[in-house]
This record gives sequence, C-alpha cells and structure tokens, in this order.
Amino acid sequence: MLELAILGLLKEQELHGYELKKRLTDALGAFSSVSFGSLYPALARLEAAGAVRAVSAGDSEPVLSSPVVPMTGSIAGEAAAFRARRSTTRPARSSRTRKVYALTERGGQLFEELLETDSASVDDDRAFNLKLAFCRYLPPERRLGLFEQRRALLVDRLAKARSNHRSRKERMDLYTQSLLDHGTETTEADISWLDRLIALERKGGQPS
Amino acid sequence: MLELAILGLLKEQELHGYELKKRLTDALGAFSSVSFGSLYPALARLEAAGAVRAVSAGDSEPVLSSPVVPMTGSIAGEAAAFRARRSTTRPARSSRTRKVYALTERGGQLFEELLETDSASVDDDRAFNLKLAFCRYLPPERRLGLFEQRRALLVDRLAKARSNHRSRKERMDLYTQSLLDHGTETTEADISWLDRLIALERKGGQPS
DNA sequence: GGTTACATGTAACTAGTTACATGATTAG
DNA sequence: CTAATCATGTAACTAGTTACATGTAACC
Repeated sequence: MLELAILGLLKEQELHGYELKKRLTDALGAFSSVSFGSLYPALARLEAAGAVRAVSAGDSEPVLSSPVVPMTGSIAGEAAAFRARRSTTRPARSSRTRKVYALTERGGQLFEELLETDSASVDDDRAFNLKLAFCRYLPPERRLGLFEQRRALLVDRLAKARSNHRSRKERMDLYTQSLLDHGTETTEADISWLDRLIALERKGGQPS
Repeated sequence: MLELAILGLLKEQELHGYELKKRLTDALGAFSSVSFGSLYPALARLEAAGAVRAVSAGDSEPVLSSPVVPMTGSIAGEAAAFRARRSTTRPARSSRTRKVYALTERGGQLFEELLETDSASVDDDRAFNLKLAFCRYLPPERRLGLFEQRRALLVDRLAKARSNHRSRKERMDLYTQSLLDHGTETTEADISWLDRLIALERKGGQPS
C-alpha cells in the first residue's frame, strides 16, 4: 500500500523522503498520511529491491536533472519559478543531506503490478482510494473494471446493512441507529459518486 | 479498540466468542469487523486481566442466567422467542464446547476508562464510530464533548483540504480531483450529521 | 455418512505506529 | 546564536491479518 503510493509519486517526479511524506499527507488528502518510521524503511526496502535508486545524496552533482515535471501545469511557469527561487538569496539548497530517489525501470514494473492486482483494493477503502489517485496510469478498461467492482461491493454492503438494520432496529439505541443510518447514507453517496465516474469513463475518451 | 468493543457488547449480555464476532461484524455495521485470530487472543487477555470471566464452558450448569437482556425491546417477546426455540427440536445447544463470557466489575471499570479517555478517539475514524456505538453509557456532558471535539476536528480537516485543494488544483489529474472533491463532500456530510446529533443532545433529555 | 455451520485456538506475518537519536540549514 | 524547520534513520511496540490445526453439532 505504502509502496504503491511512493512509486506513484516518484513516477511523476524525483523526490526525497521528507517531501514524499508531505505529498502523501496533504496532496493525497486525509487518506494515507504516513509516519517517517514507516516511510524511510519502505524507501530502503524499495531501494534494496531495485525499484528506486538514490539519484543524489551528497554534493557530487549540481542536480539540475529534471527540476520539476508538472504533468499538466505550464512547464515554462514552473521553470521560471525555479529560477526565481534560485536567484533571490537561495543557493538552491545544496542538498548535501537529502537523498533524492528516482523510479527505476524495475520500479515502474512493480508499480504496474501493484496497481493492477485487483486483490484487496476493492474491499479495502484506503487501498481503493489510493488506486483511484493513480488510476490514470491504468488502461481504460482496467480502470472501468476497478470502478465497477468497487460499485458492486458497495451495493452489496448496502444491501447487507439495510437488511440487518431492518431486522434489529428495535433493539438498538438511537446513537447506534444514527451511526448505521449515516453509514448507509455515506455508502449511497459513494455509489452515486462512482456512478458519475463510470458514466464519465464510458462517455469520454479519458481526460488528461 | 477491540477490547472496548468486546466489553461494550458483554455489558449488554453474556456472549461467547463466535457470537461476539457476529455482532461485531454485522450489528456494528461495516466498521469493526474482526477476525477470530485477533478476537480469541483479545478475550484471553481480558480474562487474564480479570475484566471478563468464562461463565460457562462445560456442561457444569444449565445456564439459565440472563438469557437475553434487550435494552429496549420487549422482554416478554424475547423470552417467548427463547422458549419457542427451546421447544421445537432444539435441546438448547448443550454448549459443551462454547465458552460464554461475562463482564466482571473490573471489566465494567475498564470499559468506562476506555470509553472516557478522549485520546485518539477524535482523530481516528474507526475509534470514534466505535465510541459512538457505546456513547449511551457516557454521561451527557461527556457525550456532548465527544461530539463537539469530533466536529471541530472535521471542520479543521475540511479547511486544510480546501486550502490545499485550491492551491494545487491545476496540477492534479481529474481522478485525484474527483477523489478529493468527494472526500470534501463526505466530510461536510459528516459535520452536518454531527450537528444534528449535537442539536438533539442539547435539546432533549437523552433518549433511551 | 458427508457437508455445512458452529466453535476455539495458535503461529507467522503485515503494516503500520510512537519515541528516540542525530544532525544540517535557515531565519531572525 | 539560537530556535524552527528540514532531513534521515532505528527500535520497540500496536493492532490487527491469514493460514493452519482441531474438533463438535446439525441437517438431510
């Protein structure tokens, strides 16, 4: 799970651990905040497995390789911002202490594998959200399959919850009832959200 | 977390492990499904700590003590159902193999402690849901406090998510955007659900 | 008499956490 | 010069999981 997130972020651009954590925490929302205590060992494991490599740790090279590669923003704008940052007073942070990691070819393969193995992802909420965040790398039919499987699971959950709810409503206190009701509503909202995603998927050639 | 759930269920009625698992899985909804591999060791721990005791494991006693204690359903109806079940063909399942556990006084205290320690419960979704399921045992002001703290947390989350979302909307692909949008909507729905609970709490003497 | 559901338990593993230890860089 | 932030890492712990092992009782 964490491996997938790391590889996915590194696929877009080279990053060091600290920055990686920031992205996980606030770029990917409330899901998947990680502690350093699991992030660094995970990076070490991935490096040992040859999925990522430290592209700069010491001051060996000025490190001008691929400063920022925004997938959709204006490249010129980013480059300008980068120059501006350098010029003012900042010596571009010599990075003597940072270990910047890059995805290897092997890592790219691992990413594909992790992303495409359907196991778990469907019934594990966190795993599904994570996959969704990277599903742009999935071939369209796989993506649609992911959405539909997830939808089927939620519909199933909803049916079970409802039958259960009906059968024992009387013996539940109001707080538990309210909790279960709210859970049901949330699941319904999740389903119609997926419906919108599925419709979008079926209609349009996939977006950026 | 699991301990709290076990103690809370045993507070209502004596149960054996297998039944406990069923209740955790479908009475408390999609949250807190547990595997036997963690349930039984947890029961053993609680027994070792003196929080629960095996009230019948062998055929030593007929076990007619407190068959079912519905907190709000009709007691007469339940008793009738129990008798009916016994009478048809079922010899009340001799229970030679089941270990039925009961809450001890020490266990009741532990339950209170676990339920009242605010730590975690507010920022851990699962823990909060679990506490909500048992919050009828909380004194009214504590309960209100729990709801309000949770609400504050969600409002904070929402603010962070929104500012983050605004600041980097352009560099996100549509799937990630949709994911974050949906997350935001879910959080909003959670907040207004809490608002309803809080209003109910402030207005009425608490229900059953 | 065999399949299904009930029932309890253990061992090895997974995926994280917190707390600690250490040190470099930047801003005021 | 000192506090905050950046940055990396380790060790001990938490809270569960899956897979395995074992056996009973009910149903047809």
